[in-house]
Amino acid sequence: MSLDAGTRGLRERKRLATRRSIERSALALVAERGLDKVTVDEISHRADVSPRTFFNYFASKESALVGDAPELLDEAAVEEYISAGPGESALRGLGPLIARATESDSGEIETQQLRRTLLKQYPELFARRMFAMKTFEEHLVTVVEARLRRDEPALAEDEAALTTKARLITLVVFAVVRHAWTSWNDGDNPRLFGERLLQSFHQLDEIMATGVPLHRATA
Amino acid sequence: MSLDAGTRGLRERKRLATRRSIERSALALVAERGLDKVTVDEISHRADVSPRTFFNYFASKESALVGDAPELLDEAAVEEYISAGPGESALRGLGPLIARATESDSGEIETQQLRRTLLKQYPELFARRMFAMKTFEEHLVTVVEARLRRDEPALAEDEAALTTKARLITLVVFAVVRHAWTSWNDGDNPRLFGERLLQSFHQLDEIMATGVPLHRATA
DNA sequence: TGCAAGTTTGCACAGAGTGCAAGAATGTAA
DNA sequence: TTACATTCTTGCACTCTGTGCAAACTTGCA
Repeated sequence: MSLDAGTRGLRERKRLATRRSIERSALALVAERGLDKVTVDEISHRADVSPRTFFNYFASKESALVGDAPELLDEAAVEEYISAGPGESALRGLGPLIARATESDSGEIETQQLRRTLLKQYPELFARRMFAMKTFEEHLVTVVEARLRRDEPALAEDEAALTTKARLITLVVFAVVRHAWTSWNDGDNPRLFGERLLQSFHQLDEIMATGVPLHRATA
Repeated sequence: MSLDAGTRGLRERKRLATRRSIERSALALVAERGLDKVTVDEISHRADVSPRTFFNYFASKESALVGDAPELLDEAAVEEYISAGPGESALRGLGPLIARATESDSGEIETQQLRRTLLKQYPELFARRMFAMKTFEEHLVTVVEARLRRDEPALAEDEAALTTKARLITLVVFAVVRHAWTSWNDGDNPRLFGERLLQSFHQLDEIMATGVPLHRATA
């Protein structure tokens, strides 16, 4: 509960309020006028802080718009995933895990919605967001590694091979997340992102199931 | 043959030379001193052009570093892919197609190598590069759509579903390409990128083949 | 030779982003 | 309440990025 706006001292509450205020101002202005018709000065003015303060909170105009990287995963869910056993594929198991992680999205709803619209509208922002996911991505790789170490003891002896495999799984999962995200944003179907995500995972299964080349699982 | 430096007028040759010179200067300086210890002024000076001219060629310091988006795909190879028939999966078929496309990388070898080093060193640049792939990505989606239209007439009647599927395939393929690229760059195995790419495709098959859920191809 | 079209450059300017130090607000403990 | 430490805000000066414009220069072509 690190973002609980009721707890902690006045300082912390004010800081959060300022941050939110800047975010809101930035999003609103860009929605009104377009990304490059808005200056940091204007954003700061609307948020009632000095331009210098803006840069105390955000490194750039863009980072005020894209928001933070997603929260880390739920400890318990991660444990469950790691010890699920080799019966379920390491890739598919990530579907529910991530779906659950996205339920607990922080911040104000209106802000989130505006952000989504802008991410769709400005690919540059989307790219930035992807970049912000880097840390999350790396974290996920280590989680997958842990899982594989359990499922495939033989593989675990070759550190490099283990990491390579974990990286491939992670990258593919991110591709699926990205697919689900844009599909969901394009008004496709379900209300909850988690549901759409599972759909995309299922679609991937279908795609990979056609024309499977003959080969056996090698150790 | 649009970049053939022997043909065309003096104008065109000079323009290409200047562009290359700026690229080389930028890469060399950043390699020496680090990304943010280098200014456009310095790059321009080393390349013997005015700073203003720098911006006639590149929109930013970064774009001089990351290089152009990859060439479009070979027409013939695309045709072959599209009409390969439903026997081979639309996803796997993209492996050889892209592998072939990467063989014909433009520019000087030394420049390419330096670029790779820097892309590895600076994730921001890598993100930019990914963003530059956007056009290529979109092109690929339409190619996959064409293929699916042939393979699955039933699906072709639902434009939205067709696009959704094509996008998922494309995104996953890009994930595989990214995986192959970094693996290759980390000194892993083969000399040719194309070879490494096929390895990654194969690894994906293995991953997806474990714990396959029961389901049938639905129309 | 001379004109059209394309290229380079300098100049002026707006905006992004940072270091620094003064001053305001908050936390804390007597 | 007071006094003192910590943290936050702000203004200021400065460097760097990126763009519009017009003058000067180069190349293409008849």
